[in-house]
Amino acid sequence: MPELPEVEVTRRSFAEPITGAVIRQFQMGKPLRWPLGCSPAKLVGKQITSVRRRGKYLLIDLNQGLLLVHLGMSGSLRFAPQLGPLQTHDHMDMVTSQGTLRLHDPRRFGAVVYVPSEASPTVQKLLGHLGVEPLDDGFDPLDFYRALQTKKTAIKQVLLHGDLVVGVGNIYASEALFRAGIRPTLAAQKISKSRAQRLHQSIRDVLHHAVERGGSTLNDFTNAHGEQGQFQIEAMVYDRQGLPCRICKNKIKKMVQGQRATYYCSVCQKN
DNA sequence: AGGGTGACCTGTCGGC
DNA sequence: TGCCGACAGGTCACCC
Repeated sequence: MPELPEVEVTRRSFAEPITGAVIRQFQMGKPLRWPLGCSPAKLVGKQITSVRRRGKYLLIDLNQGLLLVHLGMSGSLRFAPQLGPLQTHDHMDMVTSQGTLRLHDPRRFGAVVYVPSEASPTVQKLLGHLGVEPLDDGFDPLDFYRALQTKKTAIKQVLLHGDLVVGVGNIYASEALFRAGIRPTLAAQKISKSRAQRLHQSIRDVLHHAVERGGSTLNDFTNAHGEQGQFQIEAMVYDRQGLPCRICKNKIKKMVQGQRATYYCSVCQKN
């Protein structure tokens, strides 16, 4: 469910209303990817000072320490003044003075981790290797080209890997490569400077556009108010195998790279 | 060191 | 209808 746009849409939907709130109760359900890292009781009384994002992680800053939240493959957050009884797959419930934040995550690939400070080794382990933020000014086309020159791997895999640029998941990797006219299997180091610059722009465009449209609803994405996004309506290639390309009418193809599905148009996307 | 694979967990869908 | 395998938006640990 969540790539960068979905995580950012989620962040925007609850960052303001939760800022300044004091945690009144905190409880975890079944184990997630990693343990919380402290007793839930320790979080009671702490105040939320801001909500940031790094890649696909949400960083909930507290007056002491911070919570790292990852939505994994199937996670979603809700924030509301009042939420009903816990449902199956609700695995974090944080009652605050300004509303309740709840994580719903059927597959439990997500995580909620408390760290005492951003200098903690856990932060280094989880965030230390992450590449540049694609929507920030620090994402520079020439730097991007130079970095691609060092990678022999297929460009699709490089985008997914996250050490070069963060936040591009399986949907938006296919979409960005379609927009750039680049075949997903092409070795990253074979991409020319001008094509790398076009890909750089495509990544920014596709992610920016998806954030503006409220994220993908491929299955069931909702923001923290339970509202759906509408990106999937406009997907050019993702999950469209056998359907006509929206540009050239050739059939969209599907293949597998690194055990993940890749979609592309063999006419519009070239090696 | 970089690159490839398996593992984590649950739900859904298509085929027989 | 029921069972079984394949697959789903992520990413870390481990192998070579």
